[in-house]
Amino acid sequence: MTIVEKTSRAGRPRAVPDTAPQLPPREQILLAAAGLFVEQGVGSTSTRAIADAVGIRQASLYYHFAGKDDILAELLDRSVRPSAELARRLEEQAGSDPAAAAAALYTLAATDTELLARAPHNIGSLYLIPEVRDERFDDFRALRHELQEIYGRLGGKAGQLVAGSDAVPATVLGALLIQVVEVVIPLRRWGGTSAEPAVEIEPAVVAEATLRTAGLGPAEIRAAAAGATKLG
Amino acid sequence: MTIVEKTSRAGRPRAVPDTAPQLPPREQILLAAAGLFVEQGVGSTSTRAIADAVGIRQASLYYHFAGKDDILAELLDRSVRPSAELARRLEEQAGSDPAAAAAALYTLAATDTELLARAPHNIGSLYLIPEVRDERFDDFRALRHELQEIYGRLGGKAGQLVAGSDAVPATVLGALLIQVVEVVIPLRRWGGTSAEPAVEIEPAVVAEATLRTAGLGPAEIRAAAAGATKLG
DNA sequence: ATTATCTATAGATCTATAGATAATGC
DNA sequence: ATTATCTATAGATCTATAGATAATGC
Repeated sequence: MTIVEKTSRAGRPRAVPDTAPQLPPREQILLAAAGLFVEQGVGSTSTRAIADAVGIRQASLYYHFAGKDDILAELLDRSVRPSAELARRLEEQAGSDPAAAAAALYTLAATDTELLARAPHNIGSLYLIPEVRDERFDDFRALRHELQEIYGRLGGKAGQLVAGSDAVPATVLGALLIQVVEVVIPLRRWGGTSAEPAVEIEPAVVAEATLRTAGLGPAEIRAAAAGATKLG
Repeated sequence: MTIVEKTSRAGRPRAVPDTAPQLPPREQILLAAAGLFVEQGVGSTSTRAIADAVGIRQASLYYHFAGKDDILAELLDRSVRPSAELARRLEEQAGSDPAAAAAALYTLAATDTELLARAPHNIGSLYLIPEVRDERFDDFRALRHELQEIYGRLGGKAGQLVAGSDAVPATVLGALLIQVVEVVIPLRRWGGTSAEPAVEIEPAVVAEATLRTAGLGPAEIRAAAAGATKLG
């Protein structure tokens, strides 16, 4: 007995046949919208453009989402939540030991780099668009703020490994470290352009840069990298 | 004899009296558009919204600009050109001496931080919006790419001051260093929110972080900071 | 019966042009 | 005469709702 792929669904069939019937319509919409939002911007992407990309009529979008903002809110949430949850776990595990904090920061930076590098359509770049200032995205911003604070606290603790490197205020340190990790976003965005070959992004390279920015020297960074592998 | 402020201009008077007659209309438009683009996004900002913010009729915009893109192109160019020109001068002055490159990188990072921090309406955040992918902004992107390459080359040369710190490929290094400097953009964007007081941005703090990211140690950074003051 | 689409469309924009008008400049 | 606005508007969207339709599920 063979398992038959279930492709047809309840509901009136699409006017244009579904080219990706294995994905639920909601996922198809999220994916298509992500691509358009990242390429052209949210404000310049019409609901019609999203629907066209999915292969449904414009009005059918409203069966799944209340509108563009609703789609954006879900995309933002999905992209930051895994990082925020990992960060919480790592901080808890690290406790107050500076060496453990350095290892945790290394792991967090490397994992986030990979998540950002692999996410469909460079979704991380949506963090940066003006539209997310709107209060409709308060939840997303709160989660991202928490992630940034954890970067800052881990960086601060790790910095205790080296003498007198507390020149950077805690609030700024978090912003600085997350900024280093997010270098993958512009690298992915511009990597594919023209003659320039796509840049290979090494999570270890980014993690090391993050610890350097936090003030650690080569010896501390080697130790953190070694400690990080044990957390995996 | 007293000098009388010249406020009235040729042309039909505005329906709503000009509140900033000392600025040419073109400048008024650029300023108003910058604020709206940064707050709401380019695609979500209509020509009517810009005109309303300026205090003119929507159609009057077209006397000064061909459309929204034309306004955006000028804003982008203005924000990156001073940095790019400074970077060229500094690189030329530094030549091939690693210590001079470190001082030049310090100066460039500190000055860019200040430019980004002072620019009206956090205009630097426009670098990051999806809209600039469009080929209409090729000129801007070329200039910014040049700036990034200079960051990379200066960072690479400065890195020769420390043993075996060439782990970061040249292409990635430029992106990484410019990314550190641009931490001012999110800090300005979110600084003013809610309870959080606006974060004070110290150019020296950002410049030091940039050199750390490039692999320099505390001693080299102190020397670079000392050398940098002489370039001013 | 429920689900996921469809068609049709009202009403609200939004962009960009045509042509008029009211200042200043010479 | 030149300049910088204005009014008016055509034509092209764009969003979101109402109601019909054609599947599957029970």
